[in-house]
Amino acid sequence: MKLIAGEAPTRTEEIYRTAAELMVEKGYGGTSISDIAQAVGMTKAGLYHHFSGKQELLFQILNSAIDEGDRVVSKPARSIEDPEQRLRQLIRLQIQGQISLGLAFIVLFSERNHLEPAQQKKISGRMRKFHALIKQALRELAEQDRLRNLDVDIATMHIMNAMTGVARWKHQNFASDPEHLIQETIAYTMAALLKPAS
Amino acid sequence: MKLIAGEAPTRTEEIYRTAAELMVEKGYGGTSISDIAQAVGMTKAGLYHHFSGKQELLFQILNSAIDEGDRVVSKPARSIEDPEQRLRQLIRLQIQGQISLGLAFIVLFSERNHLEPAQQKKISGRMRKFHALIKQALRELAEQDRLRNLDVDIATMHIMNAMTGVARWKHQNFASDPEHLIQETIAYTMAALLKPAS
DNA sequence: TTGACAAGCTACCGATCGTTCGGTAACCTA
DNA sequence: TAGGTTACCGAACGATCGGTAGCTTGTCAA
Repeated sequence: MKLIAGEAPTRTEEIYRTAAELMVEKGYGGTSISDIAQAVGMTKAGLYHHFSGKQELLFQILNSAIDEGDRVVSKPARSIEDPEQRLRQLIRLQIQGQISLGLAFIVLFSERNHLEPAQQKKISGRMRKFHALIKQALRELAEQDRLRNLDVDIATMHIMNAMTGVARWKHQNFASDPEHLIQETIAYTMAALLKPAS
Repeated sequence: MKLIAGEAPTRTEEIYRTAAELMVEKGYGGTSISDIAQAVGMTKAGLYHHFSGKQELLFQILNSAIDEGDRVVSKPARSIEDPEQRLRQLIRLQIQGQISLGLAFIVLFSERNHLEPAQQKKISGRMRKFHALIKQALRELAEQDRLRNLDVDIATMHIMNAMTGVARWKHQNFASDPEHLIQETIAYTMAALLKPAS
């Protein structure tokens, strides 16, 4: 249990990455420790030097995914003043993160129910901050009378859903040009949210 | 293996329903036959009177979900002439079906990779028809110059994604008034798709 | 040169997995 | 009332599950 997450312990993070990919593909319950061991080229026993149990592994994966999300999505976006531009960048960075980095584990939030209640609360709490970032941008747009007449909570859900959905497509049928996918998703979302230009 | 699916063998369908709910909640791999048996109040052995294996159970669930989708969503919507109204009704019926009926298993399409390739193809083929229904409506809207300048395939994905997303929310934090949720989702989607009224 | 330690390994544990077996009570039909 | 079918049960199967104990390395500081 490391307290200082300053530099990157490469092997451990590689295990997280690989485990996350497997779990996105086959689910938490459908991914065995043996599967993970085989995928990283180790034995089961060897893996247990990097984490203390399967449940804790999921917890670590979720946490480091949120860490990375904070670093490459939330933090850069937060400094943008205009709420519309902030939202556009938020979507762009989130999708890019899921494609280029292994940030795709965001999909795994659907698996957070396999954690113990205390761990679930921590994860949900951290996620709510990301949620709040979107909701805040929507509120600012509403104040500036640039937002359509819509339910902010439901709209927030739809935005979150669109981003995680794009990650899910990647793992099945969709193989389009990433930049095109990003631009279309941003345009689609903005059209849904903003009042039409006068 | 029944060939005539005319009337409803109640108990078998109850097992499908229950199994689907468990799998939505815990994933295919995370749901054991024992779990299902306990949930329906039977022994594991007794269950095997109703299906021949876990994989085939998933296949049957997916198929009967699509059957029901055809019946209560696709077929009623298909008869609506105006593409916009058709799309609105499509979204409404789909969400209603997921809430009131156990049609929520749509979420399980993310688990179709646990099937054998031949079964996967059948399911994907049937799903493509639902997909095509949306895409067709978008194309008609484009012909009538009522659609924004957008990528029809990606937009179709986003619509599908919004509908299945609503089903996913139901199973975690969201407990809003269904009619409100439906109206907001339709409004959000239409704003994203249609050119603003002149 | 030594020794501490991280990072692996082989070998194994009890529990649970999906699945099959033989049997049985209740019902339908002739 | 005999024969067959439907719907289930208890018990067990081999395989795999998550996890552990103890041994062997490679690396590097003292």
